[in-house]
Amino acid sequence: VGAGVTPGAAPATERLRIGDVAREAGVSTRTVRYYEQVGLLPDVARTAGGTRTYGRRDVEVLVRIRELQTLLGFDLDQIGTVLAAERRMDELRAEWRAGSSAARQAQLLREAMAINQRLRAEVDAKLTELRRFRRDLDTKAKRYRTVADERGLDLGGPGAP
Amino acid sequence: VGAGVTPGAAPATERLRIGDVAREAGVSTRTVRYYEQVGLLPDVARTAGGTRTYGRRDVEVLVRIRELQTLLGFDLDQIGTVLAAERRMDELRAEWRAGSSAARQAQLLREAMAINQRLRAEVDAKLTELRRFRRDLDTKAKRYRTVADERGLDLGGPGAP
DNA sequence: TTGCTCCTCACGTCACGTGAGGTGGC
DNA sequence: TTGCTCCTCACGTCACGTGAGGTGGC
Repeated sequence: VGAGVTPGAAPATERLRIGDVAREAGVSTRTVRYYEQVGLLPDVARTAGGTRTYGRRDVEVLVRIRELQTLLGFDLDQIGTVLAAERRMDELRAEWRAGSSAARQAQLLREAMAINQRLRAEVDAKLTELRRFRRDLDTKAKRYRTVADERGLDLGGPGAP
Repeated sequence: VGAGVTPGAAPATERLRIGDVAREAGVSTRTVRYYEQVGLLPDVARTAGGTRTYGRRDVEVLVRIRELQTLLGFDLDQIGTVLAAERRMDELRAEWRAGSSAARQAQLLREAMAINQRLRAEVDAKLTELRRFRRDLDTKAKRYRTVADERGLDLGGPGAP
């Protein structure tokens, strides 16, 4: 039973525990459990003893959640929307041969593309803001050096007593 | 008494109420009061009736707090450190003629430059991450279009029934 | 059998949001 | 005098952090 699953190289059944996925994704185990609780990490499998087990895919989801949080400042609700669309895109790959209607597939694609475009817009806005912020920092740094020069202050270079 | 303050054009005594500074900085009045409570906005003046009054400088501080929060993800404690250093730089401008020692001035400058450098490093790291994130989004967008093409899906352009 | 990791409450924290009830200023 | 804004509690929320006390798996 289930002998012909993924004839690839790596073991498809590689199971990780919560400490492993947390470490690889750079979050706490508490965070992983919390994401499951609020629905961002659904269908987490368990061993007979109750220990949660995860796959490689879950690590990617965790990393993605963190990116959307720290890079774009989304809350977990907005992140859920993004993840849902991406999950549906994965399903679409399966449904392709399963034979869902072309109209349904086009619908899912439109949705994914809309979200993709929204994300790109947000990233571009963030990039613009960050570049301006960076320029302001440069200006300040230059001003500091000018002041030090004008007042003849010794800032103590690396190697001068 | 106090007749010769700032011989410039604009009224130096322009006083704003909490709703004004909040609106201009793009935050809530609750947020402004909270920042005062945790020490990010010290020495807020009051009218006889108890109404808080602010100056132009306070708006700038609020904007700066928001930048450090949303752009770099700092918590209010870290932001306090940054603001403190910048406040000391402002004082340095005053102390210049007040005659603080050169050693003291050099000390303040070093501190400000160190923080400036740290901020620049963080901004650069963020920029790198965001650019990679942006590339990933582009790759995905391209893949979506390819899939739509291969499967001959009609995504319904803007103006086609 | 001994550690280390896992489990479930459950209270704490940070950065505010959101009324509740009352006073102030153009 | 009428609105609108301001004030101070104070409880609620989001996204977790942090033990407390107990069980599981190499």
